[in-house]
Amino acid sequence: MAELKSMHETAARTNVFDKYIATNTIFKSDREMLRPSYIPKVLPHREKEIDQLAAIVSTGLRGDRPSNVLIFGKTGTGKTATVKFIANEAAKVSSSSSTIDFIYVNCCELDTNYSVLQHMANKFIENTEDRAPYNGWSIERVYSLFKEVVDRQKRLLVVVLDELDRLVYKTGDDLLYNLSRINDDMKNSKVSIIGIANDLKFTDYLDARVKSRLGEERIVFSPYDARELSDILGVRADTVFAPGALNEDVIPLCAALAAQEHGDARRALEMLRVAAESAEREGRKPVTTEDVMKAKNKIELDTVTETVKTLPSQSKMLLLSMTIYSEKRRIMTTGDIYDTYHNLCNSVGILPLTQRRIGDLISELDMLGIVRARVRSFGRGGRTKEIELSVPLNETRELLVDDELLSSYKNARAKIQTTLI
DNA sequence: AGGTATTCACATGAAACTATTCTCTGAGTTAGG
DNA sequence: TAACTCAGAGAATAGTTTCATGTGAATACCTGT
Repeated sequence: MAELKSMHETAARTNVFDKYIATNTIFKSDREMLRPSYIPKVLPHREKEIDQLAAIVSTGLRGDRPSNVLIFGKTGTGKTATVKFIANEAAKVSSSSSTIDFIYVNCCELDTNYSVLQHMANKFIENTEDRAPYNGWSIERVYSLFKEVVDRQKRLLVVVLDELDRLVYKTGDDLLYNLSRINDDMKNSKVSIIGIANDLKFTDYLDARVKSRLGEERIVFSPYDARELSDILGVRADTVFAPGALNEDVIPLCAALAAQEHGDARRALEMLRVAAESAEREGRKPVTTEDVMKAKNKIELDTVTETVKTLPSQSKMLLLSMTIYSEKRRIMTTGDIYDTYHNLCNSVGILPLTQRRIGDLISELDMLGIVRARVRSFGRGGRTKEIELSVPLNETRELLVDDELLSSYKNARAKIQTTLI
């Protein structure tokens, strides 16, 4: 009884949040700066690229149409940040007589010609009723609307198409073709395009005319090396972290790890943030290299879990078949997997897809990094994909079985096991 | 032995189909004046 | 007569099937020595 009483007394003095609030001495300001969406005021080691881009865009401030630009570089090399930075700067200096409007479109999120045009057109339309709908219209109609609203008044418009290579791979170059010759049809305004892409080769998929019009200027962002990454992290760490919050070798380690993965600054920042957050949660003060290593593993695991969870159910079904088959043999072929998959579908009561489709789904899983697949020829044994899971078997299966559709798999499992042998 | 033709088991490509979501249009219906 | 309702036609897209063609190399088969 006395014990209980003392517990209540403690509870009165302390709040459940206290230990999280009181020990928050790692972060001194908003950790937002460590998130990938944050556009910093200074971009270390991108001075040259900023200069190049500024030189091109500045023609717009003098009233001429800036050249179209293609920007290449791996993820996390500061392409998007640089372009957004330039856009902000341009907004600051532009006078009423010569404004440059920037429209930013991420072609990962808006990955059809229709949705890109619709998004851009609606940027200029205040009245909700006049806006282009999400579907139902012809592309031609949305394109005309876009042209019309842009041309209503004299303006210079820079269209930034981020992850452009994705759009081109998916839908071809129709949109780029139209956009690149849109200036011929406009009386008042001028439009130029900044295309951002990961893949240097994507221009091979473009029509020769589009290619020459679009690639008037090219800028390539090389990956950051470990030293440069250290600088970038350092600048942000100074504002975000309290003095002495980090062990001195934490930043170099984050930088080195990220440098191994094609110099991805986003990755480095994420590692730093996650490491610091876990130390904070446990109420420890300096963030150590162990925290960073733990953070690295956590991030890797989280991304895998997230991708597996968000897979469409047929892909989950396929992946589940893989985990079942790979108990027997680690390296599988398309045919092996298809048989298992087919059996699994039958026992669970789902209509199986054709082998043609499964081949594509396997390639998709390969792209997502869930499996490793390579085409190999076995002579008379035929030519097929050799597939190997690159995610932990049991954990993945646990994730998959949670799916509603596959829950009946638990019951069906015994049946499959017998059919396999 | 050396060359080449076959063959296997899919890969890869293209076209067509289905289902879904949404708009637009025009005919039919209803309510109010 | 204006306002509303509703079915049917169009559009775009995602996901899939169907059909057709391509392919790397082990192996079978042939040729000439």
